[in-house]
This record gives sequence, structure tokens and C-alpha cells, in this order.
Amino acid sequence: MSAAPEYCPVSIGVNLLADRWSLLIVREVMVGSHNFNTILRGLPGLSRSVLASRLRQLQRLGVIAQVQSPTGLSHEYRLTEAGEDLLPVIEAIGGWTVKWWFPEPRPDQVDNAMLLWRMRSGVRPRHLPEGRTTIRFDFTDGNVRRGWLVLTGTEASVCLHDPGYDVTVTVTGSGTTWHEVWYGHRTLDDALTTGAITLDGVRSVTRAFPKWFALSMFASTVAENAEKRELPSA
Amino acid sequence: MSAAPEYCPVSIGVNLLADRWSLLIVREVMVGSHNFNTILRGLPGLSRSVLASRLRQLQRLGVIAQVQSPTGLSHEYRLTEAGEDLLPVIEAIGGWTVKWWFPEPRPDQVDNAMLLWRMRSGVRPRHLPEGRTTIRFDFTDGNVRRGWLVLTGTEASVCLHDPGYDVTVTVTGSGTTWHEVWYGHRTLDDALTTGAITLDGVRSVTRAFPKWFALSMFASTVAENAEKRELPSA
DNA sequence: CAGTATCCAGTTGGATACTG
DNA sequence: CAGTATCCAACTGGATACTG
Repeated sequence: MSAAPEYCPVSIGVNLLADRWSLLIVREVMVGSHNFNTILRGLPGLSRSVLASRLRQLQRLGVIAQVQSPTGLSHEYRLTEAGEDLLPVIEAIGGWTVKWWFPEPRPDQVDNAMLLWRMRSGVRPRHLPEGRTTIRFDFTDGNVRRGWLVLTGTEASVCLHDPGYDVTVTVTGSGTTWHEVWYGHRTLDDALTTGAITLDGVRSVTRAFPKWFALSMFASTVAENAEKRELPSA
Repeated sequence: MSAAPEYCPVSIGVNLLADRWSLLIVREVMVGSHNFNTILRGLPGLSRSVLASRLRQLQRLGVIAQVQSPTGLSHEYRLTEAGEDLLPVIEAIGGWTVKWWFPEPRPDQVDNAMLLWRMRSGVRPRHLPEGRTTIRFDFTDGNVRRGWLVLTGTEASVCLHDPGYDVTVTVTGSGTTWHEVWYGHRTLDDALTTGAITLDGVRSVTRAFPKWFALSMFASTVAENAEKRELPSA
């Protein structure tokens, strides 16, 4: 902020957005976290005061807005059109990282709770039965060994303690395997046929699994890169 | 750096690249600044110590490399393939800014010297005569009132004092007009036909002006946005 | 629950002088 | 020219407690 902001699009943009949290907050809102504590939960390491300050700035920039929630009782954070327009920036950064800086996860990077949190936003309720669907994940390794994804037509939530609902499908596999699948290092098909991951429960839901369960937005890029590396020069 | 880096492409990428200078340094190298002081010159507000530190980090990241210069006497900074791959990130940020945060320049944002510096990297020597071409810019307003662009087949340099060469073409116009043209708020054609900018000198060079003189990489986007704004809803 | 206020340690970064 | 070393002021950001 010391130097006069140069009149140059890249320079201005970098000054507005390029800090440790702004884009991550935008991404978090983009994938479905719409209130303060939810955003905070999705961004480990971010402190309350910094989030508050960044939210203010992003509102000033017209990237995020506070709107009345459907109930009208409260308000929530939503992206404006300018905020949605940051998707290409986020994709470009993620795409670059995936190409140049994204090895398979080390064991200490495996965080099952965070993975469930990410999975939550990938669910496509259109391909699920009416009413509530409860998926229980049994991880055979990692920091958290069991978690629930509770899905209704409009909402997806993560529980780390038994919510008490009937379990529609139980998913078993190692946290490492799930990370590899989610981020595209390994295909779901492969993990299922080798038995690294197993699905048990209501048939219609397990069979449609790949339909309603979306992977990370970078999974296909990671997979392509892995292929290229295996075929060094065509 | 306090929190454990999350295993997520966007998060990792943001941590690696999203600071006030890294991407701007990459851009500066990309457009033709290959040594320390040249980069420094292109980035007002950046201090020597910070540049040194960022260059080290970018080398560590494999984005920039120090290579022997053609003469072999010295070395220079060049982008690696990973560095060139950051172009989409830079374009995405610049594109977003141009769409949402890029009004016409205020008078105090007009910096003719910096504009010449930017123009330097847009020159396409293919469309210029053999040998040296010297363009003199006479600005009718702004911080710097006269500047020279000295172009050879392989190099383009900026002088703020008379280099002494024969002037091939003299360009006259206000700094504000040039900013508007360069960044796409106004077309060169328009500025020439209204006489806001005039070109004098060797005919073949003036006639080919739009061929060898490239505008900012965002000029076309700025122009498109301006059009859209004039036709509110089609 | 959704933030704000306060405090303080740690880091960043600008200026300047210096070295090879 | 191409950086490095040093110094110090300013800012950042985490922790915690507090308010509506």
C-alpha cells in the first residue's frame, strides 16, 4: 500500500486480490460456505479477525455481498457477479499448481475431516433419491476414522459424530486412497475394482455413486498430467 | 506460513504465488526484463532487498532460472516452462481487473515514462525496417514530456534523454490519450482521425504503425467491455 | 451465533550503505 | 552492474476476551 497503485490491470488486480486469504475465502463461498463460522471452518489457519477484515474488504471490492438469508432472519455471504467472475483466476492458479506442484499426498497431509468438507460441496443432489441420504465413511487410516455426509435435496452437511440417521451407504477405504481419488491421482473405478474402496448399502445409490459424487475440480487435470508423465515423449 | 499447508491445489498455489510481487516479477520477466535492475525499473515501489528475496524464492519454485546470457559474460533471469505456464494466471487476474476495476486513467495515474516502458515490450520488430528505428514521443501533458523508443531487430529500449540518433518518426499526443489507447479505452484509429495523436516521419513506418506497435494484452477486453456498457441490454 | 476490540509478538519491507 | 547486509519502523496477524 505504500507505493501509488500503478495504472496496470495486472498490478491493480494483484494488489486487490493477491494475499494469503482473499481468493481462498472467495473459493470457500463459491463452494457453499455462506456464513462466518462455516467459512472459518473451511480455512484452517485463518483467524477470526483476519476473516472479518477480509470479508469487509471483499465487500468493498464488490466481490462478496451480505444478503438476507431465505428465512429472512439472518444474513449470509454470497458472491456477486464480480465474485463469480473470479472462478477463472482460481482455476488458473489451481491448474498451474496441479501441473507443477502437486505430488500425491504425503501421509501427514491426509486430513479426512477436511476431505469430507470438500466432498460436501461436490454432491449433485439431482442424482440422489428424494429425501435424506446418509453416507457413512469408514476410513482405515488418518486423523478421523469415521464421518457422515448427510444429503438432502437442498443441503449437504458433514458430521464427525453419528447424526443418528439410517445409513444409506457405508463407504470403506483408507484416507490416503480417498485423497488420491478425490484429487485425481487415481480413478474411482480403479479403487473400486481393486477393492481399495468398497461401497455397501442401497444398490441404486451405490450404483449411481459416480453420478452424484463429484471429484475435485482439478481431478481431470491431475489425471491428464499423470498420463503424460507415463508416456514421456510420444 | 504458520499453518500447515493444506493439501489443496488452490491453497498451495495461493501460498506459493499470491503476494504483492511474485506474479508481477514473473510478468516483468515475461515481457522482456531479464536482469535485476531492469526488473526493478519496471516495478516501481519494489525494493532491492525484496526483489532479491523474491527472485530466490521464484528460483526455488522453478519458475525463474538464471541462465548464461548469449555473450556468456554474464547471466540473466529467464522464465522456465513452469514460469511461462503462469501466463494464464496473469491473464485471468488482468482480465478480471479490466472487467470490474478498470476505469479510464485519472490524471494522477498517467505515467508517461512507465507507459513507454510498457510499449517497449509490445514492439514487433518483424514489421519494422532493417537497422535502427527511433521513435520520439512528444507528450503534451504528464510527468515526462518527451521520450524515445529505440528499436533494433533484437532489442527495444527506452530513453528519457535524447539518444542522439536520427528520429524515424515523431509521435505527438497527450499522455492521457496514449494511456487510453494503450489500454483499450479508445482505439488508435479514433485518436489518429480526430488528431488527438499525430505521427510524423518516414511514411512506410507511420503507415505500418498499427502493425509493429502492439497494445496492452488487455486492450481488446477493455474495448469489448466498453461496447457492452454502451449497449446495456441487447 | 456473528462478529468486534484489544493486545502484543513476529515478520515484512523500505532505505541506505556496502561488497565483489 | 548485481546484488547483500543492516537497521528500524510499520504492519500483519494470532489469541483471547468481549458484545449484541
